[in-house]
Amino acid sequence: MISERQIKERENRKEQILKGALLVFKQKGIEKSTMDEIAKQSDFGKASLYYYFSSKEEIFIELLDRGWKMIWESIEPVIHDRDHPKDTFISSLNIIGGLVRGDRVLFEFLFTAPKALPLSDEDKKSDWKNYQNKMYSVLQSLLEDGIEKKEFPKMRTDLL
Amino acid sequence: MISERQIKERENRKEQILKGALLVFKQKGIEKSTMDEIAKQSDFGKASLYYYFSSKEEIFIELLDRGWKMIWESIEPVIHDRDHPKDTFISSLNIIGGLVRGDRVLFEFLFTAPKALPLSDEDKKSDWKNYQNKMYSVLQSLLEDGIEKKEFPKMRTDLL
DNA sequence: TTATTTTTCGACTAGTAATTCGAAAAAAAT
DNA sequence: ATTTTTTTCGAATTACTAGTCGAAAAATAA
Repeated sequence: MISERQIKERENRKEQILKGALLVFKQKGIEKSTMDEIAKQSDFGKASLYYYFSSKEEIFIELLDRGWKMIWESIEPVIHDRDHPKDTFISSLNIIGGLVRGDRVLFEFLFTAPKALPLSDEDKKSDWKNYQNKMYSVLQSLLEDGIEKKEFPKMRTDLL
Repeated sequence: MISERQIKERENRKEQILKGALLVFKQKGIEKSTMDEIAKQSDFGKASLYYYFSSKEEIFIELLDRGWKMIWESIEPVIHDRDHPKDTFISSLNIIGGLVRGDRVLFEFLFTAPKALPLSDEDKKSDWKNYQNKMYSVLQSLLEDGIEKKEFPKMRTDLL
């Protein structure tokens, strides 16, 4: 029997850990983001982290998932306007820019971690990759449409 | 007594190691770029790597130095034309784009490694940082000149 | 050929960090 | 109040990896 409230508290504790992890990342950089540090920062014993996450990797993946999902969901409503590719493209970038300004650390993590982390194969299909890919391919096709319609100068679109 | 040829061979072996390191980076990501892997990939015993480089960091710094130097030298000849900031800016980007297309892995490394690696203080003044800074500041001043001369719309130039 | 120098590398060391264990405190259920 | 379940965590274990050591193979010089 697990009450509704218990579930919510568990979720809170997970978030507390995630927040701590991000804080460590900010202070020490990804290389020095050890479980010991994260534990200290989030006020748990190290072993307790493993009660909520099965591995260090899982912590980082969870951060990536939530972050990229958030990005995607905030450009999603704007991005379907195919009539004015340039405007759509620009406003997408503006939205993202706004988010970035709101929480630089998180975004540095979102853009850094995937390259720095040794991504085990299992997460090739993980949520965050999907959102990331969706975003990139939509942006690219906007560019292509925009060129088609002469709203952009001709250029290569595959360098994103 | 060391012959000219011997020096050249030594240089070749260094390059072989560097190439191996880059290959490992490509296959395993920076986190899993261990000396063991690099040794295997470049066909040396691990200990031999230390005959040519004094540490793992030195290997990566050498890659960064060579890479950024190469970038700088290829935009250098074009970049001094201050009369047409926009054209100069664009052609610089095109040159870089060409290089990137030529060796994506190298460039992913050049742009990723500095953030992912725990760079010891000694290399704060190392070659690659200089080249990188020169490049960024020239590009930025081109942007600013371009705006001055109304060749670009007014925008923030500090987001590079 | 013999001596010297250069190059190679497997095995070891040492340090760090991830993960597990086992017990116990705290909370909830009966 | 007692039992059961959930949560906590310090200490021990395991895993990994940078860097070292010493000997030996290979190349070069004498």
